[in-house]
Amino acid sequence: MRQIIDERTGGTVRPPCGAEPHSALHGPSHAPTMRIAAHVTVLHEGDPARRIMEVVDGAVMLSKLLPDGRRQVVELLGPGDVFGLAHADIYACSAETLTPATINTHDRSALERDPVLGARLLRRFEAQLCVMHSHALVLGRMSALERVAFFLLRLMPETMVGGTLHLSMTRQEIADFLGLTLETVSRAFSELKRRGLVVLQRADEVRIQDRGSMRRLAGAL
Amino acid sequence: MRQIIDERTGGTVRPPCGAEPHSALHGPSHAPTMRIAAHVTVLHEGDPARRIMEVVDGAVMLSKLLPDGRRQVVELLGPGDVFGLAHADIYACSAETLTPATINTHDRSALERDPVLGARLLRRFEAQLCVMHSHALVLGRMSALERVAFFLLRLMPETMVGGTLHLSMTRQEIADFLGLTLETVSRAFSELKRRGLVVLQRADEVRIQDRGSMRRLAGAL
DNA sequence: CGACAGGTTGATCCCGATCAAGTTTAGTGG
DNA sequence: CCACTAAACTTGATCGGGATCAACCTGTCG
Repeated sequence: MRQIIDERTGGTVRPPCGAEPHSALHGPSHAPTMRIAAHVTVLHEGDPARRIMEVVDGAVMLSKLLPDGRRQVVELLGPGDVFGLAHADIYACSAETLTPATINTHDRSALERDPVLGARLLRRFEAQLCVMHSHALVLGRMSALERVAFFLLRLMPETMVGGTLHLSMTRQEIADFLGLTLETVSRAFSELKRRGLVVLQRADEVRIQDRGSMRRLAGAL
Repeated sequence: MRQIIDERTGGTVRPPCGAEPHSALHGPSHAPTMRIAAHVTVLHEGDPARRIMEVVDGAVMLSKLLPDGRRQVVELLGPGDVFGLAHADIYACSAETLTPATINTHDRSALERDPVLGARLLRRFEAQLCVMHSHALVLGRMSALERVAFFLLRLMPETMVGGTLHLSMTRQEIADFLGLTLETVSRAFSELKRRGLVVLQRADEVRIQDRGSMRRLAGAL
């Protein structure tokens, strides 16, 4: 756990990096694609920002810490999403894989040189900024039950209607994403179950039963 | 009030637009710069997204509404910041001037054509995304007093140390930005005053007295 | 089996929302 | 200039949703 298991460039296996804040991903600037295990911290908030990254496959969680240890998960990323953003050449967030993931990395200097990359990132940044705006509404104005309903709808695309959603996050991670405590998240799940809006096959497997009621709760996502 | 007072291209005065949701800014695609009065709604959440805008001068507030009327101010913009972002060709937020403002507009199609504009927007989007990440931490994990301290530090650049900050927002607008109620914001201001961290010359004129304590409260901005 | 990480549920507490007066400020017209 | 008004702000009293504290449960893996 907490270990980079493979790197495509040359196929070499890099040493564990989860526990060493400054050792992550200082590879050569032409190592674009990496395969990373679940629950690996890829970037650390505060480290010098050398690279910008794209999720090719899998899920990544960005989080920020307060000095006293309070944590906020600020963004959940899937394929296509970009991370490794910086203020003053310092990473603004930590990034941790939620599932095994494939990640594409670019040297920050490539941004100026490669207009195709720039155009792709521009579109993606716009989308992610819109998602952050929605998330501000969730964090600032929604009740606990509404937040959890919103969270589940967001993870469950329109397409997969009858399917079962596998949550690859613990209650604590969901709580840190939604600005709640793990107990409140657990109670919200139980309440949604009690009302018949969702079915919990297991703690981490959810099926949305009544999408209409969920949408109404989430304020029409 | 709530009226566009000037448009540089040709110097024509456009009709009031504040109250008509669909009448704003459908000018020719080569009308780049506009002068706008304070408290004018420039964009409406949900309108078709034709243009992308840059703040040249002044302050703009982006907000989102829930169906039941709860509001979240999702971003505060100053010179250089960009707005008019869209999901599915629909504006994701309403935009309202807080002060008289100068705004530069571009046709969305110009994004693909103009690489210089694209590069500028890319840099700006990255900065705004980082700010949104911080704001998620504020909304998700900070107490009322911490939020208000953070807000004041954010508005008061390092440079202006002894100066007086003019808030161009009401308590309600600040509350909607910080995910609080106007009463709680008012109490937080009073508490900061009581503790000697700020001086309130008037309700909308603040001087930060003890920046160190403010930083500690805000979790080291 | 035992250990432990993650999850659920209950009891209580507290911060911020809500409800309710008052107070200040800015604007308007006589 | 002052009286009147309305909007914004402050402050107090009370309430409630979610945090906190505390057991207990469940599943997984050695």
